Amino acid sequence: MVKFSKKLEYALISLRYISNSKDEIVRVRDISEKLGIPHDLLAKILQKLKKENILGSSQGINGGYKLIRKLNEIPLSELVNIIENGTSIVECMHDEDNGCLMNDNCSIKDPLSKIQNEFENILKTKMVSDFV
Amino acid sequence: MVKFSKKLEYALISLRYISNSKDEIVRVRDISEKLGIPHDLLAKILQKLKKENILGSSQGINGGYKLIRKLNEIPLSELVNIIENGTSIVECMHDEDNGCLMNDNCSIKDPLSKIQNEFENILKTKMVSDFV
DNA sequence: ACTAAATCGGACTAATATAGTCGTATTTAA
DNA sequence: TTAAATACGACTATATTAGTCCGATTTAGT
Repeated sequence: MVKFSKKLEYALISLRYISNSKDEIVRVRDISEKLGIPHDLLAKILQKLKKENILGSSQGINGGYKLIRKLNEIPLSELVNIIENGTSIVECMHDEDNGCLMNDNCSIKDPLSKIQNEFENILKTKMVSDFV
Repeated sequence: MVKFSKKLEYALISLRYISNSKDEIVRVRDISEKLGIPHDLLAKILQKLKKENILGSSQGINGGYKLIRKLNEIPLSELVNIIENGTSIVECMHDEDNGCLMNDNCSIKDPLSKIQNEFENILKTKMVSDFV
Protein backbone atom coordinates (compact mmCIF):
# COMPACT_ATOMS: atom_id res chain seq x y z
CA MET A 1 0.00 0.00 0.00
CA VAL A 2 1.14 3.50 -0.73
CA LYS A 3 0.52 5.87 2.11
CA PHE A 4 1.94 8.32 4.56
CA SER A 5 2.48 7.38 8.17
CA LYS A 6 0.57 8.65 11.16
CA LYS A 7 3.78 10.27 12.30
CA LEU A 8 3.82 12.51 9.27
CA GLU A 9 0.25 13.58 9.90
CA TYR A 10 1.16 14.25 13.53
CA ALA A 11 4.14 16.30 12.45
CA LEU A 12 2.05 18.36 10.06
CA ILE A 13 -0.74 19.23 12.45
CA SER A 14 1.74 19.87 15.23
CA LEU A 15 3.71 22.30 13.12
CA ARG A 16 0.44 23.97 12.33
CA TYR A 17 -0.40 24.19 16.02
CA ILE A 18 2.98 25.61 16.92
CA SER A 19 2.82 28.05 14.05
CA ASN A 20 -0.54 29.32 15.30
CA SER A 21 0.85 29.93 18.80
CA LYS A 22 2.88 32.85 17.55
CA ASP A 23 6.29 33.03 19.18
CA GLU A 24 5.08 31.44 22.39
CA ILE A 25 6.84 28.34 23.55
CA VAL A 26 4.65 25.29 23.23
CA ARG A 27 4.90 22.19 25.39
CA VAL A 28 4.46 18.69 24.03
CA ARG A 29 1.73 18.25 26.58
CA ASP A 30 -0.32 21.10 25.10
CA ILE A 31 -0.24 19.71 21.60
CA SER A 32 -0.74 16.17 22.77
CA GLU A 33 -3.88 17.04 24.71
CA LYS A 34 -5.37 19.43 22.21
CA LEU A 35 -4.84 17.21 19.21
CA GLY A 36 -5.20 13.82 20.87
CA ILE A 37 -1.75 12.58 19.98
CA PRO A 38 0.05 10.17 22.36
CA HIS A 39 2.45 12.28 24.39
CA ASP A 40 5.59 10.15 24.23
CA LEU A 41 5.23 9.48 20.56
CA LEU A 42 4.78 13.13 19.77
CA ALA A 43 7.75 13.98 21.96
CA LYS A 44 10.01 11.88 19.80
CA ILE A 45 8.68 13.41 16.62
CA LEU A 46 9.33 16.93 17.87
CA GLN A 47 12.78 15.94 19.04
CA LYS A 48 13.55 14.85 15.51
CA LEU A 49 12.28 18.11 14.11
CA LYS A 50 14.45 19.90 16.63
CA LYS A 51 17.49 17.89 15.63
CA GLU A 52 16.91 18.91 12.02
CA ASN A 53 16.61 22.56 13.00
CA ILE A 54 12.99 22.99 12.11
CA LEU A 55 12.11 23.54 15.74
CA GLY A 56 14.11 25.08 18.54
CA SER A 57 13.73 23.88 22.10
CA SER A 58 14.33 25.04 25.62
CA GLN A 59 14.66 22.60 28.46
CA GLY A 60 13.67 22.83 32.07
CA ILE A 61 10.36 23.46 33.73
CA ASN A 62 9.23 26.26 31.46
CA GLY A 63 10.66 24.61 28.42
CA GLY A 64 9.08 23.70 25.13
CA TYR A 65 9.34 24.13 21.40
CA LYS A 66 9.11 26.97 18.95
CA LEU A 67 9.47 27.35 15.20
CA ILE A 68 12.81 28.48 13.91
CA ARG A 69 12.13 28.06 10.22
CA LYS A 70 9.31 29.45 8.14
CA LEU A 71 6.75 26.86 7.15
CA ASN A 72 6.60 28.20 3.62
CA GLU A 73 10.26 27.43 3.21
CA ILE A 74 10.01 23.80 4.25
CA PRO A 75 9.05 21.52 1.40
CA LEU A 76 6.94 18.50 2.30
CA SER A 77 9.67 16.31 0.86
CA GLU A 78 12.00 17.46 3.61
CA LEU A 79 9.50 16.57 6.29
CA VAL A 80 8.93 13.16 4.76
CA ASN A 81 12.65 12.55 4.70
CA ILE A 82 12.95 13.47 8.34
CA ILE A 83 9.96 11.61 9.69
CA GLU A 84 9.88 8.58 7.46
CA ASN A 85 13.14 7.26 6.14
CA GLY A 86 13.44 8.60 2.65
CA THR A 87 10.71 8.93 0.06
CA SER A 88 11.43 5.97 -2.10
CA ILE A 89 8.55 4.08 -3.62
CA VAL A 90 10.39 0.89 -4.42
CA GLU A 91 12.86 -1.15 -2.40
CA CYS A 92 15.76 -1.19 -4.77
CA MET A 93 15.91 2.56 -4.95
CA HIS A 94 16.92 3.55 -1.47
CA ASP A 95 19.44 1.00 -0.33
CA GLU A 96 22.15 -0.81 -2.24
CA ASP A 97 20.56 -3.65 -4.19
CA ASN A 98 19.98 -5.99 -1.34
CA GLY A 99 19.70 -9.08 -3.42
CA CYS A 100 17.57 -8.00 -6.35
CA LEU A 101 17.47 -11.14 -8.48
CA MET A 102 17.32 -9.17 -11.67
CA ASN A 103 20.03 -6.52 -11.62
CA ASP A 104 21.00 -5.75 -15.20
CA ASN A 105 17.98 -7.22 -16.89
CA CYS A 106 15.56 -5.57 -14.50
CA SER A 107 13.26 -3.76 -16.87
CA ILE A 108 11.00 -2.23 -14.32
CA LYS A 109 13.61 -0.26 -12.44
CA ASP A 110 13.87 2.60 -14.89
CA PRO A 111 10.18 3.36 -15.26
CA LEU A 112 9.68 2.98 -11.54
CA SER A 113 12.45 5.45 -10.85
CA LYS A 114 10.68 7.84 -13.18
CA ILE A 115 7.56 7.55 -11.08
CA GLN A 116 9.77 8.03 -8.09
CA ASN A 117 11.07 11.28 -9.51
CA GLU A 118 7.68 12.62 -10.42
CA PHE A 119 6.41 11.75 -6.98
CA GLU A 120 9.32 13.51 -5.33
CA ASN A 121 8.71 16.57 -7.45
CA ILE A 122 5.18 16.75 -6.14
CA LEU A 123 6.48 16.59 -2.59
CA LYS A 124 9.06 19.25 -3.32
CA THR A 125 6.56 21.75 -4.66
CA LYS A 126 4.26 21.45 -1.66
CA MET A 127 5.31 23.52 1.31
CA VAL A 128 4.39 22.70 4.86
CA SER A 129 2.61 26.04 4.96
CA ASP A 130 0.12 24.64 2.45
CA PHE A 131 -1.20 22.52 5.28
CA VAL A 132 -1.89 25.28 7.75
CA MET B 1 7.02 4.97 4.38
CA VAL B 2 5.72 5.47 0.91
CA LYS B 3 6.34 2.52 -1.30
CA PHE B 4 4.92 -0.17 -3.51
CA SER B 5 4.58 -3.74 -2.31
CA LYS B 6 6.58 -6.70 -3.47
CA LYS B 7 3.37 -8.11 -4.89
CA LEU B 8 3.14 -5.22 -7.30
CA GLU B 9 6.68 -5.79 -8.47
CA TYR B 10 5.94 -9.48 -8.88
CA ALA B 11 2.82 -8.67 -10.87
CA LEU B 12 4.73 -6.33 -13.16
CA ILE B 13 7.59 -8.64 -13.99
CA SER B 14 5.22 -11.57 -14.36
CA LEU B 15 3.07 -9.70 -16.83
CA ARG B 16 6.24 -8.88 -18.67
CA TYR B 17 7.24 -12.54 -18.71
CA ILE B 18 3.85 -13.70 -19.93
CA SER B 19 3.80 -10.98 -22.54
CA ASN B 20 7.15 -12.17 -23.86
CA SER B 21 5.91 -15.77 -24.22
CA LYS B 22 3.73 -14.77 -27.12
CA ASP B 23 0.40 -16.56 -27.03
CA GLU B 24 1.82 -19.59 -25.29
CA ILE B 25 0.22 -20.66 -22.07
CA VAL B 26 2.50 -20.05 -19.12
CA ARG B 27 2.48 -21.99 -15.89
CA VAL B 28 2.97 -20.38 -12.49
CA ARG B 29 5.84 -22.76 -12.02
CA ASP B 30 7.71 -21.40 -15.04
CA ILE B 31 7.51 -17.81 -13.87
CA SER B 32 8.19 -18.75 -10.28
CA GLU B 33 11.39 -20.58 -11.17
CA LYS B 34 12.68 -18.16 -13.77
CA LEU B 35 12.09 -15.06 -11.72
CA GLY B 36 12.64 -16.49 -8.26
CA ILE B 37 9.20 -15.67 -6.92
CA PRO B 38 7.61 -17.95 -4.30
CA HIS B 39 5.22 -20.22 -6.16
CA ASP B 40 2.18 -20.05 -3.92
CA LEU B 41 2.39 -16.33 -3.50
CA LEU B 42 2.66 -15.78 -7.21
CA ALA B 43 -0.24 -18.15 -7.78
CA LYS B 44 -2.52 -15.96 -5.76
CA ILE B 45 -1.39 -12.83 -7.53
CA LEU B 46 -2.12 -14.34 -10.94
CA GLN B 47 -5.48 -15.60 -9.72
CA LYS B 48 -6.38 -12.04 -8.84
CA LEU B 49 -5.29 -10.81 -12.24
CA LYS B 50 -7.41 -13.52 -13.77
CA LYS B 51 -10.44 -12.52 -11.71
CA GLU B 52 -10.04 -8.99 -13.00
CA ASN B 53 -9.81 -10.19 -16.59
CA ILE B 54 -6.27 -9.17 -17.21
CA LEU B 55 -5.24 -12.79 -17.56
CA GLY B 56 -7.15 -15.78 -18.83
CA SER B 57 -6.57 -19.23 -17.42
CA SER B 58 -7.05 -22.86 -18.31
CA GLN B 59 -7.12 -25.52 -15.64
CA GLY B 60 -5.97 -29.09 -15.67
CA ILE B 61 -2.64 -30.66 -16.32
CA ASN B 62 -1.73 -28.53 -19.30
CA GLY B 63 -3.22 -25.42 -17.81
CA GLY B 64 -1.74 -22.01 -17.22
CA TYR B 65 -2.22 -18.35 -17.90
CA LYS B 66 -2.22 -16.10 -20.90
CA LEU B 67 -2.77 -12.39 -21.49
CA ILE B 68 -6.21 -11.31 -22.57
CA ARG B 69 -5.70 -7.57 -22.41
CA LYS B 70 -3.04 -5.47 -24.03
CA LEU B 71 -0.42 -4.20 -21.64
CA ASN B 72 -0.50 -0.76 -23.21
CA GLU B 73 -4.16 -0.45 -22.30
CA ILE B 74 -3.70 -1.25 -18.64
CA PRO B 75 -2.80 1.78 -16.57
CA LEU B 76 -0.54 1.19 -13.62
CA SER B 77 -3.24 2.65 -11.41
CA GLU B 78 -5.48 -0.29 -12.28
CA LEU B 79 -2.82 -2.77 -11.31
CA VAL B 80 -2.19 -0.98 -8.04
CA ASN B 81 -5.90 -1.07 -7.28
CA ILE B 82 -6.05 -4.78 -7.96
CA ILE B 83 -2.93 -5.85 -6.14
CA GLU B 84 -2.87 -3.44 -3.26
CA ASN B 85 -6.13 -2.17 -1.91
CA GLY B 86 -6.62 1.22 -3.43
CA THR B 87 -4.03 3.90 -4.03
CA SER B 88 -4.74 6.25 -1.18
CA ILE B 89 -1.85 7.99 0.48
CA VAL B 90 -3.61 8.96 3.68
CA GLU B 91 -5.93 6.99 5.93
CA CYS B 92 -8.93 9.25 5.95
CA MET B 93 -9.22 9.19 2.20
CA HIS B 94 -10.17 5.63 1.48
CA ASP B 95 -12.50 4.57 4.27
CA GLU B 96 -15.18 6.50 6.10
CA ASP B 97 -13.57 8.69 8.71
CA ASN B 98 -12.79 6.08 11.26
CA GLY B 99 -12.46 8.40 14.16
CA CYS B 100 -10.45 11.27 12.75
CA LEU B 101 -10.28 13.61 15.73
CA MET B 102 -10.31 16.65 13.57
CA ASN B 103 -13.16 16.34 11.09
CA ASP B 104 -14.31 19.84 10.14
CA ASN B 105 -11.26 21.72 11.32
CA CYS B 106 -8.85 19.29 9.69
CA SER B 107 -6.74 21.61 7.62
CA ILE B 108 -4.44 19.02 6.17
CA LYS B 109 -7.07 16.90 4.45
CA ASP B 110 -7.55 19.16 1.46
CA PRO B 111 -3.90 19.60 0.50
CA LEU B 112 -3.23 15.92 1.10
CA SER B 113 -6.08 14.96 -1.19
CA LYS B 114 -4.51 17.20 -3.80
CA ILE B 115 -1.28 15.24 -3.53
CA GLN B 116 -3.38 12.11 -3.68
CA ASN B 117 -4.90 13.27 -6.98
CA GLU B 118 -1.60 14.23 -8.52
CA PHE B 119 -0.15 10.91 -7.50
CA GLU B 120 -3.06 9.02 -9.03
CA ASN B 121 -2.67 10.96 -12.22
CA ILE B 122 0.91 9.80 -12.49
CA LEU B 123 -0.22 6.22 -12.04
CA LYS B 124 -2.94 6.65 -14.63
CA THR B 125 -0.62 7.92 -17.31
CA LYS B 126 1.85 5.06 -16.91
CA MET B 127 0.84 1.91 -18.75
CA VAL B 128 1.97 -1.54 -17.73
CA SER B 129 3.64 -1.78 -21.14
CA ASP B 130 6.04 0.93 -20.00
CA PHE B 131 7.59 -1.70 -17.76
CA VAL B 132 8.31 -4.33 -20.37
C1' DA C 1 -10.95 -45.22 -14.37
C1' DC C 2 -6.73 -43.62 -12.60
C1' DT C 3 -3.00 -40.48 -12.19
C1' DA C 4 -0.15 -36.48 -12.48
C1' DA C 5 -0.02 -31.77 -12.67
C1' DA C 6 -2.22 -27.68 -13.13
C1' DT C 7 -5.46 -23.77 -11.28
C1' DC C 8 -8.51 -22.37 -7.29
C1' DG C 9 -9.28 -20.62 -2.71
C1' DG C 10 -9.17 -20.11 2.10
C1' DA C 11 -6.83 -20.53 6.44
C1' DC C 12 -2.71 -20.23 8.54
C1' DT C 13 2.18 -18.63 9.95
C1' DA C 14 6.27 -15.62 9.63
C1' DA C 15 8.53 -11.44 9.01
C1' DT C 16 8.63 -6.62 8.94
C1' DA C 17 7.08 -1.94 9.69
C1' DT C 18 4.49 1.21 12.26
C1' DA C 19 2.56 2.87 16.49
C1' DG C 20 2.88 3.48 21.06
C1' DT C 21 4.99 2.86 25.96
C1' DC C 22 8.31 3.01 29.67
C1' DG C 23 12.20 4.28 32.42
C1' DT C 24 15.77 7.16 33.35
C1' DA C 25 18.84 11.09 32.75
C1' DT C 26 19.34 16.02 32.29
C1' DT C 27 17.89 20.73 32.46
C1' DT C 28 15.97 24.80 34.73
C1' DA C 29 12.76 28.18 37.06
C1' DA C 30 10.68 28.84 41.35
C1' DT D 1 15.19 20.91 46.64
C1' DT D 2 11.54 20.06 43.83
C1' DA D 3 8.37 19.94 39.99
C1' DA D 4 7.97 19.78 35.29
C1' DA D 5 9.91 20.08 31.07
C1' DT D 6 13.01 18.03 27.11
C1' DA D 7 16.37 14.06 25.68
C1' DC D 8 17.10 9.46 24.49
C1' DG D 9 17.23 4.61 24.15
C1' DA D 10 15.04 0.23 24.95
C1' DC D 11 11.00 -2.06 24.97
C1' DT D 12 6.08 -3.80 23.71
C1' DA D 13 1.94 -3.95 20.87
C1' DT D 14 -0.46 -3.71 16.71
C1' DA D 15 -1.01 -3.74 11.79
C1' DT D 16 0.57 -4.77 7.36
C1' DT D 17 2.91 -7.46 4.19
C1' DA D 18 5.02 -11.68 2.74
C1' DG D 19 4.93 -16.29 2.38
C1' DT D 20 3.18 -21.27 3.42
C1' DC D 21 0.05 -25.08 3.66
C1' DC D 22 -3.72 -27.94 2.65
C1' DG D 23 -7.48 -29.60 0.33
C1' DA D 24 -10.66 -29.14 -3.73
C1' DT D 25 -11.41 -29.05 -8.62
C1' DT D 26 -10.12 -29.45 -13.40
C1' DT D 27 -8.14 -31.90 -17.30
C1' DA D 28 -4.93 -34.45 -20.64
C1' DG D 29 -2.79 -38.72 -21.11
C1' DT D 30 -2.31 -43.66 -20.30
